[in-house]
Amino acid sequence: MIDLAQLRREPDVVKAALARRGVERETVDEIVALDVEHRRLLQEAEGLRAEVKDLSRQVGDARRGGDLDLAETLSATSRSTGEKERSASDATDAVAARLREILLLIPNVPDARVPDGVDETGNVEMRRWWPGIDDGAEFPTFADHQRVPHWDIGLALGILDLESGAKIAGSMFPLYRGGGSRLLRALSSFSLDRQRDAYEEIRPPSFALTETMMSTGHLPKSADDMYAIERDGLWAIPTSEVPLTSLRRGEILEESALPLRLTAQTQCFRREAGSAGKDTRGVLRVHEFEKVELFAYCTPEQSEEAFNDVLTRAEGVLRALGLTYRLLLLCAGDLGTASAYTIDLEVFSPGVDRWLEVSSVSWFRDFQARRANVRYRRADGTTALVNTVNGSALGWARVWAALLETYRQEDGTVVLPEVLAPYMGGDATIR
RNA sequence: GGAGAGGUGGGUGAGUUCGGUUUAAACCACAUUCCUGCUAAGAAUGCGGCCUGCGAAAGUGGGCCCGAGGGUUCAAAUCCCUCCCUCUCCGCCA
Repeated sequence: MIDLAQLRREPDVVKAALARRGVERETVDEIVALDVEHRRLLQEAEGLRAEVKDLSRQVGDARRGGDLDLAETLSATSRSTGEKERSASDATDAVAARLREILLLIPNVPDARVPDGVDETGNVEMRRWWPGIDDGAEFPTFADHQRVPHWDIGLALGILDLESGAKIAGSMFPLYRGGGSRLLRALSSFSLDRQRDAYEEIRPPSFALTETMMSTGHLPKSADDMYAIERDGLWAIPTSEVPLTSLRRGEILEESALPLRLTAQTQCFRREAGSAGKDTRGVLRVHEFEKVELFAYCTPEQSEEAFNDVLTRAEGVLRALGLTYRLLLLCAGDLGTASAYTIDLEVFSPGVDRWLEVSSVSWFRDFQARRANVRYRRADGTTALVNTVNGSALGWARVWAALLETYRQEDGTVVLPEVLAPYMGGDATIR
């Protein structure tokens, strides 16, 4: 949720910033008007409410004093004032509801560093990394045996069984076998262990209440992108960002506890509505995948450092795995609803010959904290909303694909980096 | 899933029988100050959150919050309804 106080202070600045994200100025004007109207009605209702409270007190005094006639007169006055109060309150609530309805659909104000653009074509590539780059190596030229798409490798080695996955749950629900399954398990453990020095490991629920989904900004806007279990009022989480953001929902944290860094590996569920048939071969786009997330609650002052730490760690995993990747600075039009600033990490997949998004590192400023009501107490005793930051390290399905292709040998086997061996029972070769 | 007990401010905990003299007592913890003086004790004061009015600010006025949401009433922590959570026992179960 955007900051209404800021909107009152500098409406033109907010309007201009939101216009870059496609929010019409008239919509913002309506918010301002509703806000003014809401506060006017609120004052009226509260004034009447105060009158009723005062009269009720007098009724009590009169009755104790034995003056029943006076008590009855005061009661009658209070009753009619109460009726006025009720209608004023109803009007106030109606405006508040309308205001909230609009506000929940307004995206975050983009940071000044975010480039203009209406969709992914407006994103800006920041830099690329590949093994040996620090020693002057050129961008890798992948050999023919690496130019085989992962779905062919997976089939040949018997480690990816899309047919069985489809039989069980439908298309885009992959099923991994043997070394393929072992590799996925290894990746999560490998990444989680790397974060132990600064991030607490969490195992959250895979489902969340509507209220929880509201906090991150996934609802009400993206309901169609998520799986719902209507009977129980639950949603399948699309990322562990959802449960982690609500872990301290409604709490006031001590400033000394910040930044509070968390990491979690969860299943992630996405309906991918509207993207059927688009880039869906193999595991390029799936309904269920595993992902390790890095997350931090922090003060505004700490947010830049917290963001950079997440980005550095996400990059660190890709580097440790020896994969080629690039950083994209998302433009205003491609930014997620809740984000003010996002950098995507894309791994290069030699077999598919494409860059695949495997992480999205985002700074939400206080947008999610306002929805989730997560605050902290400053040294001077006042409270303020925290900032939230998160990023994947990493989304495994696509990393899995890039690993198979990058490390495929001429004989068809896959020899993975030695760092994974301890997590795969001592043997990092898939044959 | 069934039965019972319970959810009050940072913590403990009173108030709920019979709605109004409590706009939530008391204690603990915490903060500041004072006294004393040394690894302790005592005293005073303060002690939440959210929304909102006035004010340049310091400040000051109003409203809301006793698990959540409704209802009754001039008036609800207190009465009624629905739901959630915790604990105990039973049932079921990886």
